Amino acid sequence: MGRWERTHEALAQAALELFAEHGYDATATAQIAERAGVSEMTLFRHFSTKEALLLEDPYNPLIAAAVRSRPPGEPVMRTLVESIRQAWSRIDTEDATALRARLRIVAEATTLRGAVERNSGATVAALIDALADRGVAATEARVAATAVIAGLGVALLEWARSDRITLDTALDQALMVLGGA
Amino acid sequence: MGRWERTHEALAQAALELFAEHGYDATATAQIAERAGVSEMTLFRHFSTKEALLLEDPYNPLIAAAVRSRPPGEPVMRTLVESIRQAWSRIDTEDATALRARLRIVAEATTLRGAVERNSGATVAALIDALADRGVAATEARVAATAVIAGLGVALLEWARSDRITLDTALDQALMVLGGA
DNA sequence: CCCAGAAAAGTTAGTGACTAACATTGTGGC
DNA sequence: GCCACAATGTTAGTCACTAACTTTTCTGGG
Repeated sequence: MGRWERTHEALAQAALELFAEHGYDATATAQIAERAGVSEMTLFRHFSTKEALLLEDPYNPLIAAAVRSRPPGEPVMRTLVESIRQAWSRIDTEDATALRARLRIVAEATTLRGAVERNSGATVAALIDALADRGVAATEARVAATAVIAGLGVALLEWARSDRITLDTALDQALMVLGGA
Repeated sequence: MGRWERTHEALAQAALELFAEHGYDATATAQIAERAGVSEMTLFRHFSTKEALLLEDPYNPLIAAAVRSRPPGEPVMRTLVESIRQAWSRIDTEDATALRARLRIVAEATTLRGAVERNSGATVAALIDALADRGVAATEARVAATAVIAGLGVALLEWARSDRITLDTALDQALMVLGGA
């Protein structure tokens, strides 16, 4: 692990801790840099925005693969819903708790409303690509992908907040609704 | 029209002009205040954020009314899609051009990705209320409403950018996709 | 007409995210 | 060890937005 990766990790770690302790808004980027033992400027060289410190997961390209395996001629929304169901079917408990910790922070920060959607642009783009291979027009693909990802984001946030539902059932319910049931 | 409304309007007007001239990001709030003949502080007393200068339309409560008129037991996504179709069926050309002008600015500003969604929270809330009257659970309602509004937003942006499609057809296509066709 | 009192706007000083330009220090390949 | 370059530091700034406080402008009752 080179120097770059080490400070990168240190920054992400420090950010998570501080956000959990004092909340997102109440944590200054200067603090994060300090705890990571680094200057503020360096922080912004590693993460282009404060948001990125929280939301820098590479989201599953698994979904895109699943899209390509769906039967042809299927309605777009259904394709997406089923693909997500497939891709997320096996998320270990470990990842789930980590995800929950992050989403809790998002759920509590007013400033971050919409940050998830903005950040999921990469996921949407991947989905559009996969749909294009199936002959779906770009605009329709973008509409459907954005809608599904937005809906999914809401479901995940509610799951993270509630503490009463498993990730699986939360996803199932959301995908059912999005699929038109 | 009292003093408050006059400066309010002057600010919104100045913002639109400057955004159209130089783009959203390249326009400082200080400039807007100056053109409106007012201090920067006053600007923020009228509009809580820079975004609000662009996105301060009261979105149709018509949609919520339409939701309540749909047949019971209908799938949620279908209810929403049909309600929107109903509510937006008669938008005059005048409103359409104004809308287009605003959306063009949004489409060109990277910073504003997600701003529309964040701002449409009120619309989503209204839809959730209307759906609650029909016995739809809160989480499901939120998932569906967020998804539909997000998808709709994408369609509107593409329409504003393209210049080749009418608002009606853009909406039709999007709603069809969202409805599961 | 005048003069409280409130509504609207101004002033000043600051915070916090982010950027630009340039100087400095570590690190890995030869 | 040396050298190129990657990684970090420093400084000084811009811009959105806030807080505390003062001043101007309107408005209605005597």
